[in-house]
Amino acid sequence: MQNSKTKDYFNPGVTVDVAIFTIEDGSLKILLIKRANEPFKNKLALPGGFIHEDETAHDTALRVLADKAGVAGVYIEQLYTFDAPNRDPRGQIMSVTYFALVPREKINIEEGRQTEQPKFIDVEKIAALSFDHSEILAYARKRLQDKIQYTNVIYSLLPKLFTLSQLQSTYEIILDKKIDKRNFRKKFLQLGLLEATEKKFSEGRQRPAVLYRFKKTGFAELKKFF
Amino acid sequence: MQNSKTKDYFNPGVTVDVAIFTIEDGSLKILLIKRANEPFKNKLALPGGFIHEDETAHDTALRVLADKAGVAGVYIEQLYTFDAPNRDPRGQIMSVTYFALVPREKINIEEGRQTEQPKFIDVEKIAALSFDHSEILAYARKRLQDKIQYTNVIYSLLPKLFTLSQLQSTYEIILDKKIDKRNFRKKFLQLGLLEATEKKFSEGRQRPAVLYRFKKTGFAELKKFF
DNA sequence: CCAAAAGTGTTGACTGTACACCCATGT
DNA sequence: ACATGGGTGTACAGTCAACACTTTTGG
Repeated sequence: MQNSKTKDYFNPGVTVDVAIFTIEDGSLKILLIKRANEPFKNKLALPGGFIHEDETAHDTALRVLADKAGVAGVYIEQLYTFDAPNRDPRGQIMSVTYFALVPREKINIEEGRQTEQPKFIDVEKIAALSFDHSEILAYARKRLQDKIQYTNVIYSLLPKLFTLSQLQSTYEIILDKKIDKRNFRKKFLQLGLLEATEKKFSEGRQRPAVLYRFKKTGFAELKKFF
Repeated sequence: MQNSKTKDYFNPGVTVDVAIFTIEDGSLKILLIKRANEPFKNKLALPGGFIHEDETAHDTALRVLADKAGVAGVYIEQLYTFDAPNRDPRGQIMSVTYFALVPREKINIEEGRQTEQPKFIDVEKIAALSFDHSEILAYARKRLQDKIQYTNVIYSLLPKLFTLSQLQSTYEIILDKKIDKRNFRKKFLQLGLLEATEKKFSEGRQRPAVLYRFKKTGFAELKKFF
């Protein structure tokens, strides 16, 4: 590209880091890698990478999603750009961060293959991360909590068909609080986003649950939720 | 700085652009400059500049605020990072954007002095801007509308003392809708953010209005507003 | 005394919240 | 038959929205 004119200026390094969330085993988990190189060698970090030439930050985030989680076509959103002075010991490197929501069964991690083997870790059990990634994670969790309360993004964490209990549980896990079952169902069904299917789901010796699906996929902003 | 390791990578240019809002003459206005150089010479644009070495984007935004609007210590917040492929004809240059809220009387623009003389323009009367700045402006307005509804940032657009009518008018201008006077006063006073002063404000032949002030300055997140 | 903005309450609709029992199934 | 999660309704409290007149001042 013809950025001869920009050579007069100082260009910081620019990376993209992605907070990839999923729900698994009743917990909110995030994809982390163990760094293969310095700095922070062998420490946990968010997956990410430098922006390439002729690539947008969004493209970079999609590349990270494909490389580290083996998924495409999931919900993704830019979070914030972090550039605290000493966030990276290599120098002045800013990070444009994204967060992505993925239903667990879409993830395709090839076990043990990669050098920086990605793993889903329960967000409640994460001690310290490399760089300022703990701060990024905290920011991402807050955004996730806010966003499920005034949009329909929750759909991007669920399989195509799901029970109302699964849906409620997903909210409870993310918001980290109990929700009343009757009120939840009333409210959510009133939003008109869901349609019941003929199918039922049963597991163990309980009454089978009706499976629902979202009428429309795709993002929508709503009045309010909880 | 020792960013020898990052030399292996492509570093895009990084600018900071700032949407500086104020209320003047019953309108929401934004500070714009007329560009002195190509690209977009003589076109209107948001004030901004390249990030300097050892400077954070936030620092850059403060520098822009000081240089173009002559203010410091005002409300400022990072908005979003824009990096669409052809947003800048000079090449791959991303913009980390900020928005700032300033009471009109704090602004110190020295008329006619600067090469790119900044002016406040009514946001409703802006046709086209340079680069993708129209998109940035739209994004900033949306953020402003949202933010005054669940935080107390409105304080940063008002003088220290103000009447409830001024406060209400500020909301009406930004949200672009009429609000019922009685409901507004009831609700806002109930929030407990304001205290009445002994002073009154009168202008013309009306009943003088009580002047209020915010009990605490500084940002606060609230339950809800409107 | 007139014009203009300041200031003030009530009602009905709606929304949120608390709360407990029966249902359908698998074992 | 029983254990397990699925599924349902009502009542009270709080919040929101609509609405009109009196007050205080300057001219």
